Amino acid sequence: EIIECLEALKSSESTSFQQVKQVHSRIAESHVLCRDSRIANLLIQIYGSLGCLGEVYCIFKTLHRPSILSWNIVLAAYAQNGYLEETKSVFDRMPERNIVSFTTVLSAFASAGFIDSAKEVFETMPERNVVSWNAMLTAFSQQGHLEDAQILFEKMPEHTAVSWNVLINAYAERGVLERAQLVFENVPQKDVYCWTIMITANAIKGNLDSASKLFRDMPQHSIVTWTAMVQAFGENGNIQESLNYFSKMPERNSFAWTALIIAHIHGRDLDGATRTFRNMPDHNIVSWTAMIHAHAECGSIDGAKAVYDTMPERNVVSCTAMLVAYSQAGHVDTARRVFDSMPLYNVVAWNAMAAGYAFQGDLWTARMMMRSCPERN
RNA sequence: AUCCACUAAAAACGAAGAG
Repeated sequence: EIIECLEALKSSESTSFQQVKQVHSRIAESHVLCRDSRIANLLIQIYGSLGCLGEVYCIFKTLHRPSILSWNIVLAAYAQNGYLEETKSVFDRMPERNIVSFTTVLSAFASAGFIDSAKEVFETMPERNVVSWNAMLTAFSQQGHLEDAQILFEKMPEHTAVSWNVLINAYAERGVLERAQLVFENVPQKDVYCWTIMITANAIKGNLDSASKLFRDMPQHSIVTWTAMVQAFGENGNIQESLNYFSKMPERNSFAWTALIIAHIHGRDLDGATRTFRNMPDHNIVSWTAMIHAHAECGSIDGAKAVYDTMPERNVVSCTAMLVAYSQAGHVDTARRVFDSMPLYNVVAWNAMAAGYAFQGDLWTARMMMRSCPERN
């Protein structure tokens, strides 16, 4: 019963920390945790996917002689949350490693942008399977190394649906639609991912007719496919069609609702965006931030501020949205106050603040901001 | 060998389009 409950939490994408914590404490009371490694593994994995690495560590350290499976789950928890140093140190401390451990580290290097290290792991790992090849393929594709990706793809001993999808997506993301299309036509067994990638590829280029045709031709739709259509028409300002797809969705999640909010923003429909926001069953930080943007885009700086003050939590993105709202309304000093109050910075935040000064003609301060930014892209 | 690793959808800056 406990395992079923945990499996459900794991597969749901709207699992909250509170829910997990609740189940966790129930389990802790019954003392099964230290005896059943499957339960511990599941808990670690769920906490990992929520980014709660403190809990991950706490549970892991209670295990006596953790299996390689448990080690791998912890490794993935750090890797998938972007903690490269911790990933490396867990990897070094592992009593034994298998192909999954190596592939996890490979992906960690790749997402941190260290393509050479990723390549080194790939070349030196004791054995490789199709997942490791796919991970390496993804690494090249994320860095935009399309030639390397293509060569690797041709060298692979076998292809899975993922291999084809990664390659298509690599071309699609770089705007090489013709190549993407060409590869797409050669895919032996197209899965939902594959079709959805092509829909998005066409939508980016504004080929909404092709996107619609793909949608009609594909055998199955997932919630992601539907959301891609909502987004495709929304991005191009067609609220009607966007709404049309949204209304026909068999189920909706926060991604779909937020995509619809954004559609209204592109159509300059603040009331529509607000209505959509009110109708959604739950709000998260992304939908709240979208509403800051909605008010800002429609010229309602007070509305943006009201949203900003009301939202239950904020992050770099939402603070930056508020900052930009002020700076576009001509209130650079207020924007600066938001900037100074931010708990965390990234390149976008620095860039946005610099741009705010630049647009006002204050190039001196803009340059100062750029110089102070610890990171460039 | 179905508890671990690889692929698709939503928020902020920039990338010609804050005249």
